[in-house]
Amino acid sequence: MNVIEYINSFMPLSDETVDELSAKARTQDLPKNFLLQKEGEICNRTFYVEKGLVRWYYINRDGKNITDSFGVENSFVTAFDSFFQRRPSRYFIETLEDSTITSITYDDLEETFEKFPEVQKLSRLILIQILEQVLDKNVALQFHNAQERYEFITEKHPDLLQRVSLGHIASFLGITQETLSRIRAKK
Amino acid sequence: MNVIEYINSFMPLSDETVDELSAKARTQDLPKNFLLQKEGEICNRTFYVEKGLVRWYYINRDGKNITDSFGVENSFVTAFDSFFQRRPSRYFIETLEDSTITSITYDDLEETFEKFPEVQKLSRLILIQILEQVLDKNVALQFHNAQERYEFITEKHPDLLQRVSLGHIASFLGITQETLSRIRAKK
DNA sequence: AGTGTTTTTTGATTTAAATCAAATACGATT
DNA sequence: AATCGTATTTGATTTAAATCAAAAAACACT
Repeated sequence: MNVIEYINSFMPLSDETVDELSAKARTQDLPKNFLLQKEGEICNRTFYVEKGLVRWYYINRDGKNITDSFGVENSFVTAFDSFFQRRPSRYFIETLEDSTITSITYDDLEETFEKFPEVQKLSRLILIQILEQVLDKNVALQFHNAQERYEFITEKHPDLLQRVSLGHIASFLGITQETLSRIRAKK
Repeated sequence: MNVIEYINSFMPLSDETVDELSAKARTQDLPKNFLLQKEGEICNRTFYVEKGLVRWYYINRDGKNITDSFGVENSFVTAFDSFFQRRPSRYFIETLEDSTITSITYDDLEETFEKFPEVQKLSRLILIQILEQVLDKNVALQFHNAQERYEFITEKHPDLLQRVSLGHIASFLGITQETLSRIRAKK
C-alpha cells in the first residue's frame, strides 16, 4: 500500500490535497542498513514505510545502542524529538531490510498544512496512533519482568520476532540479549 | 494562567475560536484526591490543569498502582488510550492537590474542530508536546538504573519532588519506594 | 565448499534492586 | 497533647537479570 492509499484507508482526502501531497512526496528504494537519520542532526523529513522495516534507536551513556521502536509497513516514522521542534535529535533511524520509503520535508508539510487544513487533522490522527503505541510500550516495560516483556512482543508485534535480530528485540524490551535468549529457550 | 491565556501564549487564536472554546469549556475547583477518570470508562473530557496537580495511573496485574505521569499547572491531560478512540481506558486520573481544572468534552471538541480548523493545529501542537514528554520518560527508564532514574526527575521535574509523595514518584520511575528512599538517603 | 564475520546460545558469577518485615516519623483530627 | 492512620526509613534476605566469557550456530562472501 503506498502512502496515499494508506491515508485514504482511514481519512479520505480531497483530490487537491492528494495532488499536493503526491507532488511533494519522494519515494525511494533503499538498501538494508541505510541511515535515514543521524543523532545530532535536525530531522528534516517524516518517513512512511511502504515496504520493509526501519528501527529508531539512540546511543546511551554507556555507548550502548538502544532500540526505541520499529516501523513496519504502513507506519509513519520520524525523529519525534526533532522534526517538529527543529532541534538536533538524539535518534538514529535505519532500515533493517531493503525498504521502500516515502517522505516529505518539514517545509513542504508546513506549507501543505497552511493550504489544506484537512492535513492538520490527518497529522493529528497519526500522532494519536503513535502516542498510543508509545504508551503501550511504557506500560509493558514498567514493573514487568523479562518474561512478561517478551509476552508483550509476542502478543502485540509477533511479526517482528521473525524479522528482527534478537539483539534489537532485546534492547527494545529493555533486557539483555542473553536474557532474551534464555527466555526463548524455555518455551 | 487560565486555559485561554495559556493557549494564547504559544498559539494565538481568533476571537471567534476563543469565544467558542470559552463557551464550551467548564472550569471546576476540585478537592485533593478527586477522581477525574476511572479505569474501564470511556474518557469523555480533556482536562487542563490551571492550578494544582493531577496524576494518571493504572493498576497492573499484581494489583499495584503505577503512576504513568503527572500533570502540573498548564498541562493538558486526558486518558490518551481512550479519549480519541472512544474505548474504555486502563487509566485513572486523580487530583493530588486541591486543583482548578478546565475541561471540554469530546463532542464539543470535535464540533470545534469542524467549525474552526485552527483548533486542529492547536491540538496537534499539544499532542507533540505530550509525545515528547512520554518519549523522554521512555529513554529515562530503559536501561537506566535506579540512581539514574532519580537524576532524571531531579533534572527534568524537580518541582514534583516537593509536591508528590515518595511512593508516587517511585512508581513513576519504575522502582520501589524502599529503593528510592535509600537513594535519597545517600545524598 | 570454505573462510571469516556476526548472531545466538550456554555457563558461571556478580550485583542491583525487589521483597519481606519492622521501626520510626509525619500529619491530620479530635 | 494524644491518638490514629499514612508515609517513610532502615535492616536482612532473596532473586531476577546483568555481566563476563566462551562455544556453537547462522550467515555472507569469495
